Amino acid sequence: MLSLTEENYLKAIYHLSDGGSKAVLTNELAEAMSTKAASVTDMIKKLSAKEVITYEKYYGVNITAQGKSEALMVIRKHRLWETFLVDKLGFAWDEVHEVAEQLEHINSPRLIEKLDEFLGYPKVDPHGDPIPDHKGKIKIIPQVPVDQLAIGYQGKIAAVKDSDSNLLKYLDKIGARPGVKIKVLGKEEYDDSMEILIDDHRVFISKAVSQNILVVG
Amino acid sequence: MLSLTEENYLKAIYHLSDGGSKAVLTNELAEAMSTKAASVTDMIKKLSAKEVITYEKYYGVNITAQGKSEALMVIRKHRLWETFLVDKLGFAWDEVHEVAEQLEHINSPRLIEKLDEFLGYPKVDPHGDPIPDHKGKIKIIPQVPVDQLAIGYQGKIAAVKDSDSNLLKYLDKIGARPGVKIKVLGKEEYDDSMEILIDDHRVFISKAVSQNILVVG
DNA sequence: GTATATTTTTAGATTAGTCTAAAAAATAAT
DNA sequence: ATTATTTTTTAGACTAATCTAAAAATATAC
Ligand SMILES: [Mn+2]
Ligand SMILES: [Mn+2]
Ligand SMILES: [Mn+2]
Ligand SMILES: [Mn+2]
Repeated sequence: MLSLTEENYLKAIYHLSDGGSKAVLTNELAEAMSTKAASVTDMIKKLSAKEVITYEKYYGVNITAQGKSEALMVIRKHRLWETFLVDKLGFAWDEVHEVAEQLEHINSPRLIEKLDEFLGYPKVDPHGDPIPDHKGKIKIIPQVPVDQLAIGYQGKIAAVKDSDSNLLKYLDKIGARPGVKIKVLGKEEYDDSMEILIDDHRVFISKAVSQNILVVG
Repeated sequence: MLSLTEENYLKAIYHLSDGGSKAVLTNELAEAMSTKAASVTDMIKKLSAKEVITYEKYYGVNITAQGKSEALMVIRKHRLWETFLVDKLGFAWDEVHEVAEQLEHINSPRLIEKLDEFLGYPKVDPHGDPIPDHKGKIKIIPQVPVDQLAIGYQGKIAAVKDSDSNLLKYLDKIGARPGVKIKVLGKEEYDDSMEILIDDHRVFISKAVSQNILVVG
C-alpha cells in the first residue's frame, strides 16, 4: 500500500523514465517533485523497500514491473477523472488537472470501474492522453512535438501537454485540440517560432507552444 | 486551512454536539475517532488554535460559528458524493459511505458546485440525510428513532443511519427506505423488539434495528 | 469530608515527509 | 594524475499525527 506522496513520486518516476525505459536521476526527480535532492534520496529508499523501484546509489532509479502497474493505475484514475470533469460536469480542459491530482488518490477499485463504465470506456482523456484499461494496459502512441516536425508535415494533433492552464487556454483559442488537422508551413531560424495551419487556419506559434503540441509520430 | 484529519475531527465534533448545541467530552470524541484520549487532547489544542472550536480544560469542547460552517461544508461534500455514487454510478446505498469518507476531503469549491448542479440540487442523500446548500444552510428535520415511538404511530421513514453496511443491506431487504410508510403495531417488553408495518408489509425488528430507522418527529 | 474511581491532561516516543548544511562519490578540467 | 566541479548521499532537525505510561483534576462512594 502506497501513501499519497509515494504514489506521486512513483507517477513522476514512470513519466520521467518514459514508461520504464530508462533510469531516473535524483536531481531530475527533485526538480519534477519541486523538492530537494535529500528528500528524494529518503523517498527512493522507501520506494525500493516496497519493491516498486530498484535503486543503485549514485546511478538513479528504475521502476519495477509492480511499480509500473501501480503507476499506471494512478494515471488511469487521473485521466478518467479528467474525462468525467470535462464530459459530465462541463469543466474546461484547462481546469481539470489540479482537481484530478487530488482525485487520482481516491482508493476504491469499484469506484473506478463504475466511473469507467459511466463514461463509456473512453480511450483518451480531454488532452488526448491514452487511458490505461482496468488491467493497466496502455496503448502508447509514439508522439512527436510539433517543434520537431519538418516543413510540409501534414497530420492530426494527437495530444497536448496538460499541466499548464494558461497554455491550454491559448491552445483552445487557436483551435489546437486533439483530432484537429495540422500542417507545418514554415520555421523561423531566429527564434524557432513556426507558421502552421490548424484546421485550415493560419497561425504563428512560439517554440514554447510548438513543444507542447503533439502529433502521431 | 484544515488537514484531512482535522476535518474528520471537526465533523465528529459537529455530529456529537448535535450541530453545536452541546459540549463534547474528550472520551466520547476518542471513542468516535477510534483513537486515544491523549491524541484527542493534542488535536483539540490545534483546533482551538485555529478557532474552529473553543476548549475548556476538563470540560469538553464547543464548536464555533466558523467551525460549524467548515463542518457543514465537509458534510455537504460527503452527502453530494454519496448521492452521485448511487444516482449516477449505480452503487447500492450500503456501498457509498466509505468512499464518500475519502471524497469529502477533495478541495475544489468549483467541483462541488458543478456536482451539485449535475445532480439536480438534491435536498437529501441516499440515506435521507439533508444536504447543506452552498451557503452551508441545512434544513434540520427533527428526527425520532423508531424504538422511541408509541404503538399506533403512523408516518414516513425520514432517514436511516448510514455507517454500517450490513444494517443497510438488511433495511433494504425489509424495504425500510426514506419516504416509505411506517406504522408501529406492537412492542415486546422482554427484548424491546417491535412489530411494525413497512409499506403495508408486517415485520419484526430488534432494538438494534429500530434505533437506526428515523421518522419525522 | 476523606478515600476511591474515573476522566482528562502531560510527558516522552514513534513514523512520514520534509528541510538545510556538510560529507562523499562521480564527473570534468587542467 | 591531480584538482575542481557537479551530483548525490548522509547527518541532524522540524512538523503533523499518533501512541503508552504516568500525573493531575474531577466525580463518586462511603
Ligand atoms: Mn492531468
Ligand atoms: Mn490529461
Ligand atoms: Mn455517509
Ligand atoms: Mn449518508
